Amino acid sequence: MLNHSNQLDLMFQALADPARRTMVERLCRGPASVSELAGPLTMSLPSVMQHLQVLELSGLVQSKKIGRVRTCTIDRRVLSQAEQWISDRRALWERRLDALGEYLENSQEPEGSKT
Amino acid sequence: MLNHSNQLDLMFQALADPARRTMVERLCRGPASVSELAGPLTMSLPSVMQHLQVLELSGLVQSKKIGRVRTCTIDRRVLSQAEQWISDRRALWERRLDALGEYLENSQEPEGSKT
DNA sequence: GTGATACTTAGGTATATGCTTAACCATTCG
DNA sequence: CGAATGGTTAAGCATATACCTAAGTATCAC
Repeated sequence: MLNHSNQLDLMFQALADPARRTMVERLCRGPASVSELAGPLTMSLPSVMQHLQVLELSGLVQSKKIGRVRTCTIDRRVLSQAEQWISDRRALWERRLDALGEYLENSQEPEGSKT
Repeated sequence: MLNHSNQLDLMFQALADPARRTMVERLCRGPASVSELAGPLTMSLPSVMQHLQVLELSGLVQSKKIGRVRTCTIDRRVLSQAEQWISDRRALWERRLDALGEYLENSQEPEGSKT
């Protein structure tokens, strides 16, 4: 991947890491500071910061610094986009697969749907 | 990421690349050969093969070689897992956000939910 | 069997990612 | 003010990813 063209790229990339998913799961239960996010993770604070940046770049997470403390929250709208993309595709190929009747299992002719 | 622990990692990782999403979108419209998948992509065939391997490792795509032609299909069950993960989290924080009433906008106390 | 087709493997390079430690900055407490 | 707390920046390293070209293998069509 040379550059991340769109938000879908950034979001799926963000969700592809277990540490970041742990952070997301934590944030689903309410806002948290950077230290709180770092708590369950076995890595240094700077690493957590980097993951946080990835999450923020993807739009999944927002944060705001008040005094010494940076409080992070999640933005459900962005995740909905990912859900929507998946949902769209799934609907599409479920219809298709239904029509084909488990193509790989039974057949060798790619034109099966046309008959 | 040192190793991809679980399937969720592999799947989100697989979906994080635009070329691979293009391949997935194509496969949603029915089975395709490697060459057909490569068609719309501006890259060499070996690169397409690598992307295909990533997709297969994630479980999203299956393929079967018949004669000279490898025919690829998609497995909706795996994508459903991703959808489920997102759906679960979204539901969770939507309830939460609703209760908090846009935390960041109005408040500075992380214990807001306890009052 | 010769050549074309469809993929596959090998090898190599460039960039991205994930992590670390050390040092730094800003806010709060005494 | 000076120390503690919470976060941030900088620099560097190891591995992973994404891409390529060149050369190979296995059908299939003569």
